[in-house]
Amino acid sequence: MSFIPLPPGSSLGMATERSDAARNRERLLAAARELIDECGAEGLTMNQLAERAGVGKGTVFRRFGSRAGLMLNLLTESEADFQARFMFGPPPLGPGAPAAERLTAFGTERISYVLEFGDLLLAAEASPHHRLDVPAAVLAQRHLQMLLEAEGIQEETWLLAGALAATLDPERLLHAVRVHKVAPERLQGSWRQLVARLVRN
Amino acid sequence: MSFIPLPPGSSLGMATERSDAARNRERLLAAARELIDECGAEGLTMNQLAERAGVGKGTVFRRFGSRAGLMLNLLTESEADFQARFMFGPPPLGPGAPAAERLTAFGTERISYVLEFGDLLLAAEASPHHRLDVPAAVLAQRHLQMLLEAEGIQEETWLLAGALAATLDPERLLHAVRVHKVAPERLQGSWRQLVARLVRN
DNA sequence: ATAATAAACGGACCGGAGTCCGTTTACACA
DNA sequence: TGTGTAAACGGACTCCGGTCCGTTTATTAT
Repeated sequence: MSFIPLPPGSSLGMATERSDAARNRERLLAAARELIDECGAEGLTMNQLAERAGVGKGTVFRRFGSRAGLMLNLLTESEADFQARFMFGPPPLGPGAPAAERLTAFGTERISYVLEFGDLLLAAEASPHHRLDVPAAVLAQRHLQMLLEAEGIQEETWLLAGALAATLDPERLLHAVRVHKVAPERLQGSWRQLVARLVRN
Repeated sequence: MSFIPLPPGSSLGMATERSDAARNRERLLAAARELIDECGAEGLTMNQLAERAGVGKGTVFRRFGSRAGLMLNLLTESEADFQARFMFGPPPLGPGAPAAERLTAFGTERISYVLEFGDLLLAAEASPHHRLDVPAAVLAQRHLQMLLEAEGIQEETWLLAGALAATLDPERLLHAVRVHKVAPERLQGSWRQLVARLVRN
């Protein structure tokens, strides 16, 4: 008799998932991409998705928690990519350039990223318990904070970084581009200006 | 026979509303305030509201268009108040003070306002076709733009004003205060710093 | 092979926002 | 006071995200 009933997966704590679960996740992700191709991200419904993937609705929600969770999942790859670029990639976005230039690069690159994945990002933001606590957002804000500190700013760098992050909010950027027909280059220009004015000594 | 069937209200184009409609609007607004007292703004449902006001659900939606529209309506008074203060009120928020000081004052006052009406503002933001085009938001952004220009900034003042407005976004401010326990005074301090760094010559 | 079990499954169900359309009513005019 | 009409009304209905819980199944131990 084992007092601690060992988890059934690997011998150390079940990091694996059951094979049917894995299969269903693949199906769901594939179906989701199909549907988004066909109807756009905002047109995807969870019922549709379940049906298309040939699974029950409960399965969809167990896997992803919510609609926003699904969208987040679809974004993980590109988000990880972006993170890797600003943390380990070549300058001026990655380490090696002066902090001010990295700040500028961060914004312009982020703007491009947001415009590329717009609908998905929008759909992912409808998170029930807070889009601002999503790991990628926290990481980005800490990165901004670090760059501000590297530029010699000392007070309230966390909040200042939050202010900068707010400027890059997908909803706002997409609103400017789609409703007000602002060219992406102008957004990037105004970011450059904002950063330049903030960090000049 | 009149070729142009005159609208039934006043002789010039019916700006008035039918008496039953007016009565129902009052009932609805009163009922909404009651329910918000009892359950909070996020706890109010449109069914509840209709029932409490003794009207049909269709009436609620004809009157306010959506849940967000209702919340916006409940905010009109305080929003108008705030607008009046920054447009016509005493300095430093109103005209008479240097633009830089008015900018600072705008932010600190807005932060207080947002923290006071937090839940209502949050509920009003779930607008279907864009929280950023609500008249009050447009006006505020134009005000910020004007102040930036008065400080000698010339390029992309509209976008820069948008960036500043983003900083004052209710969701972000309330998240900082409620989740991260940031004191309102710190938020105001970081706004002051942001403005000071932006407009120093 | 068999049994035990925890996890995964599926789909009926729920609550809430927003729509639709047949009915009622306030108002203007006669 | 009566009548025509546009507006207002109400509530059943649709659609959707999310939950619940009884059933099935992969896995592991014997």
